[in-house]
Amino acid sequence: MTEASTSLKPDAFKVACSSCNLRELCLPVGLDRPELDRLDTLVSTRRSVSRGDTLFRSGDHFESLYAVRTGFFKTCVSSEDGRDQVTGFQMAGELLGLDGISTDRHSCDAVALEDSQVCVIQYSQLEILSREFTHLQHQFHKIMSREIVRDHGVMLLLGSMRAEERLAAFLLNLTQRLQARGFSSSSLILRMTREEIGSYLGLKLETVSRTFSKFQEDGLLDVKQRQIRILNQDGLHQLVNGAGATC
Amino acid sequence: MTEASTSLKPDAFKVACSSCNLRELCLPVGLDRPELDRLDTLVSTRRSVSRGDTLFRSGDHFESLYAVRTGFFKTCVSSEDGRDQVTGFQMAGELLGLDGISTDRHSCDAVALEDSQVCVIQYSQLEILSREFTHLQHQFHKIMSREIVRDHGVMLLLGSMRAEERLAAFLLNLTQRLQARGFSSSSLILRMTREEIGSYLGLKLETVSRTFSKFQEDGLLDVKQRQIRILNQDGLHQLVNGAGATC
DNA sequence: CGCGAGCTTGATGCCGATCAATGCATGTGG
DNA sequence: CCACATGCATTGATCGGCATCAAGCTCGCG
Repeated sequence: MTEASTSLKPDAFKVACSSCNLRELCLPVGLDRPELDRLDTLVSTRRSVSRGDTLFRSGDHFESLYAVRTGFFKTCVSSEDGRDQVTGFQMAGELLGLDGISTDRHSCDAVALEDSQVCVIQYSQLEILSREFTHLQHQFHKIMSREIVRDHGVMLLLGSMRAEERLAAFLLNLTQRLQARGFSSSSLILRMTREEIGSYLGLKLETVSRTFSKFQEDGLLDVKQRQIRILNQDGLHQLVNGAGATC
Repeated sequence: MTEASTSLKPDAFKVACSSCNLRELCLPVGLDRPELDRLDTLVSTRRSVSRGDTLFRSGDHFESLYAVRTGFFKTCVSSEDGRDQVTGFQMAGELLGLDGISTDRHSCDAVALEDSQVCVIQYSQLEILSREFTHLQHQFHKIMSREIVRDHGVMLLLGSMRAEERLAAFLLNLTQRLQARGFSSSSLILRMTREEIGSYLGLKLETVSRTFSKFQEDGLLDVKQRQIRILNQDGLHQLVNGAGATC
């Protein structure tokens, strides 16, 4: 009932890392031909997740990692008393589920923000294969380490930035990742609500909305609901970094 | 000059994971005898770091991980405009340096808060050995995953808790980790300043100080500078979790 | 067309930042 | 041994940014 519309059965058709156009962003970075062929045996199924459905939930048994193939996700943790916090947004080529390794259970929820597809990576198989291929082992470690570094950046944001700085940093991070995937660096459509942005940034949705409006007044952005056009990228950068540096 | 009192040369004497009393908390968890013996060849040197000195700094070339053997560390990241943020406090048995794997350079500073010793773990060797021993490989992955989960917890704290809740959560986390190392769960000496606590919790030092005073008034703590005695642990727990749960 | 989810905008209040002064412990040199 | 400096902690007064409460507004959809 709770996962009524989630496709729990893997999709029938096969996919191959070796022919995937995300392979330069995803787990296979740096692998050579024979390694790629072996990886194909590991990443053999996809799973579709409809908008609003969960890929996994906190407490679920951990078995697989998931590479986003198409679509967009959020991950969120929640405390016992019901508070919850969006910990990240994931787009194509990014990995979901690393939190589960530590206790064999997931510690956060992963929710699709639009109809999405993920590649299912059996963790036990990944362990085996990464003992065989040093490149794969190293790449996997790098991905985990990168997640740690990213988290530290978010802590910096949450611990020491003001509302405008947080939103500017968020937008710049999003556009940078979109650009790496071949999208425009100046125009984007937000897949998440103001409330989800607020949760990620440690702000209330009203503050997010007001800050968008302020950016528009200041000529930094053009905001039409979830359609954002960046008019002055340098201006955003200065908000994040140059807050007091120009003195 | 900047690291005048740091011992850059590894200490001469050898150490062995197999005979270390931290082995149930550290990297060797779950390894059997022969595996432990091999690990001893990998973790062969210690390094001493005096109070106030850095073990590594942001930008340093990454080569090794460090397991805290004795002492206490903080890690902090800083942004271009000079803002900085304490991202964690590490005590005996905990690993430092995981951030460096992602780019081959460290992305944070690790500073000793008291005279400390660390075991030096050559990362390249760890990769080799963890291809051979599945337990070691798995344990290492668990440690990285645990760091990610911990970071998500800090994000929840920074994003959605109020000052009293943050400090209560911080104290409970500290005592829990100290207890796992055989120390009292009700009495502790803080190794860090109010300012460092504040940075970690996203608060100013005055707020940290005031909140300590408030806890004392409320009979939750006995505070004498850095000496803390917890008088009502349940009370602290209720602050963190039960904020609104009793309605 | 009307409903509802999500977004915007305004008015008000509070929590924690900021500014400032004092207190307390440790250490150093006269 | 005391005078003084220094680093850290405490406490008070005031201020400001963001939360909160409360209306409307927009847009997609049955």
